[in-house]
Amino acid sequence: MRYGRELLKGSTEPLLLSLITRQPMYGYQIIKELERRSKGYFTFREGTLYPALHRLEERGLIIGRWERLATGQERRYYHITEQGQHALEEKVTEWRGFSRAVNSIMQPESL
Amino acid sequence: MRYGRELLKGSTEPLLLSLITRQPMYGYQIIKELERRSKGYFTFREGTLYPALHRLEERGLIIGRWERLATGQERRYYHITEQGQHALEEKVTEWRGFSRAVNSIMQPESL
DNA sequence: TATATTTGCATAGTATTACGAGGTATCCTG
DNA sequence: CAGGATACCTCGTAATACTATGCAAATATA
Repeated sequence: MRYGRELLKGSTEPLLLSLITRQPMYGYQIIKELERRSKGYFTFREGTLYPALHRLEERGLIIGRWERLATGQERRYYHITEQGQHALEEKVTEWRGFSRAVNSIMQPESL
Repeated sequence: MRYGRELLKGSTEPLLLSLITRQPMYGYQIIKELERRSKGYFTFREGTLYPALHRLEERGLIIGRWERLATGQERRYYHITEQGQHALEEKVTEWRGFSRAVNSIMQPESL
């Protein structure tokens, strides 16, 4: 089942930081990685990804560096910053708390 | 830790339907119930709740009925519709899938 | 070789929605 | 009587996912 677009809001950034913290990645690669790791669930659009990356960079959580391949092609690799590390930890904690709270409403063990 | 406002987007409706499906409820009661069941995590604002209820009603997922108390005061009790039942099931399934997908990225057992 | 697909980045415009702020009114308690 | 809780509503703002569109190069396919 496809998910509603609103559901992703607020989760995009922790997702991106989660990937970039493991290794520097470029935009297109991130889209593919999200798809692969979620077993096809996430199929990020460019219009979602690139503005999100720009926001993260603007806030100093990641840094993008153009790198030229042997073929001459250029890619913009994003690296996580120390600030980004902290933000990631916060956001993951935040997501866990939120997720737990939603579940407490949606599948209450005890009313 | 407080959660970002964007995180709630897309989750509001399944939350509301989850409550209303158990018993008809009115707005103020819903706010209190969300707070109680989530152990203080959710503190919905009126500006979030009432428009959301109106949207759900407009889409035929719930029906609001004014009921007058013995004191003369009026409350608008929302009842779930059959359509709302189906929507709830879909949205809960959707949330589970989404939640699983997010976790698959945020805490990957295997890369 | 010509065409299509994939790779790779970017932005402008639109729709959705949570929230702050403000308004109205009643009830209960000290 | 004053203040808080109860109970509903709406307007404006901000945030952001997505569609559409554009550009360009590389690769695969017919």
